[in-house]
Amino acid sequence: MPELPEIETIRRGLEPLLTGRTLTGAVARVASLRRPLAGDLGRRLTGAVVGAVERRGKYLLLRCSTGTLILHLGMSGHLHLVERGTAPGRHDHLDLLVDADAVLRLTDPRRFGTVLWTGEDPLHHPLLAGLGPEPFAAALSGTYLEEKARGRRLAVKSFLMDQKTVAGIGNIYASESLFVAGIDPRRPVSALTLQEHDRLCAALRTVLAEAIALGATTLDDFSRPGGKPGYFDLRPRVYGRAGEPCTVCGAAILTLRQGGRASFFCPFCQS
DNA sequence: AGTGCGGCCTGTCCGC
DNA sequence: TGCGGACAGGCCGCAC
Repeated sequence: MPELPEIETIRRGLEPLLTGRTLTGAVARVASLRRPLAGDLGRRLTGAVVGAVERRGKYLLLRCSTGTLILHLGMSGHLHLVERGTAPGRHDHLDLLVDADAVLRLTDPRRFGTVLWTGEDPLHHPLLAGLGPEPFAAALSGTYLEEKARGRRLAVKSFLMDQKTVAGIGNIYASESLFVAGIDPRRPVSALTLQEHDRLCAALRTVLAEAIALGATTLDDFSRPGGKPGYFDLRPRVYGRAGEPCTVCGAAILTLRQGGRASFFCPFCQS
């Protein structure tokens, strides 16, 4: 569910709450989420002091003195820092104990999340090693996209959602970026010109930066029970707006399915 | 190798 | 009001 801007917002919210604190155990209420939870997770992370809260694509990384906790929130995951002793709800599957008084609680109704502990460099973990560049890194450019697209026939929308292309883009921001760039989501990606790849690169940064700025307004919700920090009230240009008027030309927004996912676009502003 | 699809889970919404 | 089915902002593993 959450894409890069939501994860970045969560990262910014957690950073001041967790940095310098010590993990003191874990309480798992299910055996697995998307993949099995390590049975000895609590033992392995006990005593780890949180040094930094980082993000790579849609993954959160709690860099600690003795290793790194890798978290992925899947489609429905939430994190809250609550007081020790707060009664868990139905979908509160994992508690990470923080010092003697707090709990970092993972709520995830669909259980598509992932939680791993590694003593190695997390960026070399198989799940993260193949990720494409961060959208705001200099490594991402129109030239990079053009090279990555060379010889490939898949639709540009699916190309954008592939985490090996760019890290962190999901279904919403793929549609939104293509609208801002004026590119039809059905185009075979190798057919885009360098100029179009440049526009796409700029559009990705525009929509992500907007969403991150919007997310900053939700940071106060972070430790409020029931609050949903990082899940903010987006005003999409096209996503979810099938049949509604295009904000630029007024034509009806169209929807179609690509790779099993809904795409939204304006048939006149995107070509 | 690149591509598309099914499956994982539960909640919600829509049409009948 | 109840029910079935489709769908949901993700990702992996598999078959072609």
